[in-house]
Amino acid sequence: MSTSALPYRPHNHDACVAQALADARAICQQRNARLTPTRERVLELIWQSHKPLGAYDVLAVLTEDGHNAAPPTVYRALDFLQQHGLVHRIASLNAFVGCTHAGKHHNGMFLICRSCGNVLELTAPNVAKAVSEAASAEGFQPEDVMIEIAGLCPACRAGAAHD
Amino acid sequence: MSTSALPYRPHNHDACVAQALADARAICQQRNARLTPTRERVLELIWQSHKPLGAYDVLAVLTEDGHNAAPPTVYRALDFLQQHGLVHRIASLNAFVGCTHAGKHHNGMFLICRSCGNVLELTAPNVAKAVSEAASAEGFQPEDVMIEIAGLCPACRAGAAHD
DNA sequence: TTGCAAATGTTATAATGTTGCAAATTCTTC
DNA sequence: GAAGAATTTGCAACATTATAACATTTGCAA
Ligand SMILES: [Zn+2]
Ligand SMILES: [Zn+2]
Ligand SMILES: [Zn+2]
Ligand SMILES: [Zn+2]
Repeated sequence: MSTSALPYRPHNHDACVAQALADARAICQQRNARLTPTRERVLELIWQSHKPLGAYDVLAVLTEDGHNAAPPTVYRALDFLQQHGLVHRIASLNAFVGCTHAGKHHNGMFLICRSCGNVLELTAPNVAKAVSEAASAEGFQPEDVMIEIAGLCPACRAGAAHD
Repeated sequence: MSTSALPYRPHNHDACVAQALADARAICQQRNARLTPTRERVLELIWQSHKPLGAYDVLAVLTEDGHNAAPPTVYRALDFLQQHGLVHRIASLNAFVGCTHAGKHHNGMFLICRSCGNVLELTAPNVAKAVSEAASAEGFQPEDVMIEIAGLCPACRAGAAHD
């Protein structure tokens, strides 16, 4: 049994953000992709917590920043970040979350707490294997696997028990 | 190796629809839920093919029908159908598809062909088990599992090979 | 038949996401 | 360094998806 994973345990979140930004810079440099100020700022905002953030929430902060931003500004930045595997879109929430496996090619599996909103990204080889086998059995060739699981995180389960 | 599953093989689709409607009637009767004409018509439209249908597509047909319908008409019918497990919402497409396991309590796993648009709903026990184990390992209590896999169905793989 | 709950009609509005084009910036090549 | 190409951004309008709020009707039961 493992110690609980990042979003679920108290941690220095500023370090999360710093690490994510540093990784992003390294990845973009390596790929000759341009992590422009707007893109970097959007990534920073997405990482402000482990809760997914909506595009229009990002837009609101950019506007507060004094940035003259419109929806395309945000969606373009998010597209860029997604393409480079720096953020993921959570389809069931229409929102975006920082990728905790940036750089590696992967399809995440997301545990979404319906109580606190935190999202944990996992890569579960057994799940990937089972999915791949199930698809193959039907002759289906998977390209993009999206797994989003809503439920209760450990902290919120504990909290709920105290009610 | 199995014979290919329903949406992938030529079949009498009218029979699909008829069966789905018959099942729906039975399920609703058994639960004292009212499958009103609007709800039944929406279900029938959703079942018009194995491709997911958007809410506003449904709305357009209802309007053609002469039904004085507005968005809430459709969304309410879809909510009802979802609650009774008669349709599923495909989050990655903002669209709805008929459930092929109606009545049974389940979370489907969807194989979505990016070429033809057909969707196959599976229940893969191995996947469910792996997901459940991966979540448990993090102390997470899953409630709603959403698995949507985009790729190529057997027919479209074959077609693509001929290009 | 009267009263209640469920379902529907109706209008407006919120939330999310896209298109198209022009201006500015950055990169490349000479 | 300057010209030209490609990428990025600004900006306005628009498209799509979904919900809120409240009045009205319908089905059912006491
Ligand atoms: Zn990731
Ligand atoms: Zn939680
Ligand atoms: Zn069919
Ligand atoms: Zn189903």
